[in-house]
Amino acid sequence: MREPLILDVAGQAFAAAGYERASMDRIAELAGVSKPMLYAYFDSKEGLYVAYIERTGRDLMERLRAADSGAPHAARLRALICQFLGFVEEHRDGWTVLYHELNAGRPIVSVVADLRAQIAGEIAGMLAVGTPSWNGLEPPAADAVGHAIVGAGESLANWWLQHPEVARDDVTEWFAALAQAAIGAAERHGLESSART
Amino acid sequence: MREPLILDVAGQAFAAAGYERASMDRIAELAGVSKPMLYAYFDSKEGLYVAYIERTGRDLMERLRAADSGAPHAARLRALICQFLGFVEEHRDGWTVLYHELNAGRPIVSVVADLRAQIAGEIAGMLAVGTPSWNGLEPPAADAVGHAIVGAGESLANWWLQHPEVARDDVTEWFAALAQAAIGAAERHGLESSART
Amino acid sequence: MREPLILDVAGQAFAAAGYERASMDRIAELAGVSKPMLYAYFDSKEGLYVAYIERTGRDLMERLRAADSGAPHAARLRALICQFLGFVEEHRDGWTVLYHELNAGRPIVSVVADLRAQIAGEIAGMLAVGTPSWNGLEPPAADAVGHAIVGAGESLANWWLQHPEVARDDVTEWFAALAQAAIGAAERHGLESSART
Amino acid sequence: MREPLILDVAGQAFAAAGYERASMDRIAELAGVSKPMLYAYFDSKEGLYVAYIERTGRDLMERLRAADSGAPHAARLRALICQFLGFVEEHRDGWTVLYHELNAGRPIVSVVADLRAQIAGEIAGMLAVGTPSWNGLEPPAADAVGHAIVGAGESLANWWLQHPEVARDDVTEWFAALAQAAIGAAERHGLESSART
DNA sequence: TATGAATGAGGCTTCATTCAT
DNA sequence: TATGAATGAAGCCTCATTCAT
Repeated sequence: MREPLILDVAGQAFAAAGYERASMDRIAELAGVSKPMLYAYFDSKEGLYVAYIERTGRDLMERLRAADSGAPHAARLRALICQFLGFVEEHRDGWTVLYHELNAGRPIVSVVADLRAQIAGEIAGMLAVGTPSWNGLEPPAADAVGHAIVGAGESLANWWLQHPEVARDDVTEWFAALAQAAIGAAERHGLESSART
Repeated sequence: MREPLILDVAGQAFAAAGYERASMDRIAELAGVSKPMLYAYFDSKEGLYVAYIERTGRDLMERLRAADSGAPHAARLRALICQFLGFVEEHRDGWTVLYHELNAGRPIVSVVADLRAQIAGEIAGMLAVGTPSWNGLEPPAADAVGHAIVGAGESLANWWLQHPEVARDDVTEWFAALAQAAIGAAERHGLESSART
Repeated sequence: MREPLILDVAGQAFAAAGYERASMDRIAELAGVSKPMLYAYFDSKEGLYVAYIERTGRDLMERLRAADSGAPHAARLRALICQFLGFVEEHRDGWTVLYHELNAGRPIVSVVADLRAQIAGEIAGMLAVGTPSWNGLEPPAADAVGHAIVGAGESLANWWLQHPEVARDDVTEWFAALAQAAIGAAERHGLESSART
Repeated sequence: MREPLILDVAGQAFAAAGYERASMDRIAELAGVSKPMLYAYFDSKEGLYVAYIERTGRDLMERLRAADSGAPHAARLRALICQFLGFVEEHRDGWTVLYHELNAGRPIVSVVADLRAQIAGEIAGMLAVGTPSWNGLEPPAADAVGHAIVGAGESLANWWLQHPEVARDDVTEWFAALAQAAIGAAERHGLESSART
């Protein structure tokens, strides 16, 4: 139907102006649809936003899951990062909106509120595969490191969006090295921390 | 006079609801002031917001500068992180608003628009003090790593805000270790990258 | 649609209270329309005002043009004056608003800013038809006399509005005689002035 | 005291922006007085306006009265017009405000509401002195002609304000000739009108 | 189904006016 | 007396949302 088209246009609007400043009038106009149609399909502005966030989140997850099959340690990490960056590159609007929703502090889409934590956990878990002593870290520390790494990745992605001349592979490399080093440091610290306690 | 009070209240509103949803009516009410006072002091909603951002930014910078005096390598890094976390802890609203302004992509306060990049640069520079071969990194990589580290710090700070039971010193430790490790990794990668080229 | 109705009501408001004191709230209420409709149709208060002035000006011009066809000298002058007075009588509000816009010195409708001068010129030109030696007048004098006559006509019209018992034909007569006499006097003076120079 | 100064400044503001748009804040600032002083002296914005109009009207009347002493027919008419134009020239602000107040239709200063009619009557009467058969005109006609002449004078004065290169004596001449001719025409018409009736 | 037309509610801003000193 | 500081009331405008066709 026209749903995907509307969602695309809505994404442009949300990415360009933010949720509050994006206007239903403009979205309807850009989508070539009448406003009542928007409401027929999505119930409300929030409904439209939620639908967009959910579709975008689904796209991201699918992509990550697809890269998660193979197993060879560090290569898998690189694949994940590469897929993430690929998503960011191909869905600039989607990434922009998703990023702001995840970091706004005032989640509009309650369902996706803890998506970030989940991703942090997953990523942390993924990384842990290749680092045997990960479990030595106490839970809060692991959680914290996961969030830090996710934050670093988001920030790096945003930086990359403004430096298109840099190759995706380079960014992938950098981030992989960074993440691995962070893990290592966290482990060492975690052990020390345990030792101290 | 009442300016600081008004700014405090405005900070609460901006932090809780975001710039767009915060209403001058409500801010005036919460501050126990009439709306015209808001305009007498700050000219406009944007003026109020800018004033708040500026005051908050000043507070943060002062704090960081105060910690920047001592010299012994790693200790200085820890001091900076500790001050940053202290600021976040004591100015939750301020940090929230500042963080969103810096990361929203649609800066309202144009003056602060590149503040984040500046901080990224400074922090990268600071970290470089204790890591002699930093200069081996090519500019874009250094820039990217700076942003990644800042993003990690922001993310970690936000995580910490929701885990008050964790001691500030612990978070400081973790982040310091993480940052140092990231620097190290970046250097190694930078050298490889140079070698490859 | 409802545009003409809204314009009528707006005209009443502008005529009764002046541009500044007329409120969009009240106009909407009197027109039986919601405020957003006003803005949908006319964009802004100024837009509404401009639309009203333009419609009114168009009405006046059409009426004058319609009377401008016939040729027999003095009769044509009378016809014009008569049409002008007819317009004033039938569009009291319109005339009131137009008059103030033309004479307020701070024109809101920039397009109509020099309309009065234009009318002054036209009327002077029209009157000149029956008075062969008009060209003896030097430009500034002609201009001045044109303005004076227009002012006399406006003033007379306003006086008439408050004396409805006087027949339109009488006022037409008076003003025609007055105008013709003024022209004659201007010519004589113009000649003298030339002579003197 | 400071009253005259305040009135001067208020006059500038009223002339430049009109009654509604002139702000007490600005008037106080320009006058170098605090706002409460304005209210102490004049009670309200309207009070200030009324005071200014009254002072200005008084100035005009005094000037006209001073020129009204001598008697030699047409010369006296010229003297009056000359004084009027002198007033307009020397009190541009005052004249501007007075003119708008007299012609706004919504008199703010009720006392001065009929001042114009009074002037119209006076002028008509003055002109009648040198024109014996004036009384042949029926009252409404005389009234009308008076208003028309006053309107012509006002309009001419405003025109002159924008053409400072024209000498006051010339404008005086023109207007005197015009007025006299108008009187003559009115008489002839009045007689005919009577004859017809 | 699809939409042109309409609106309730609320936002930002400004002004004449007055306390309290 | 003179004023800095304060405000009630109102204005313009816009938006998400819904009738009525």
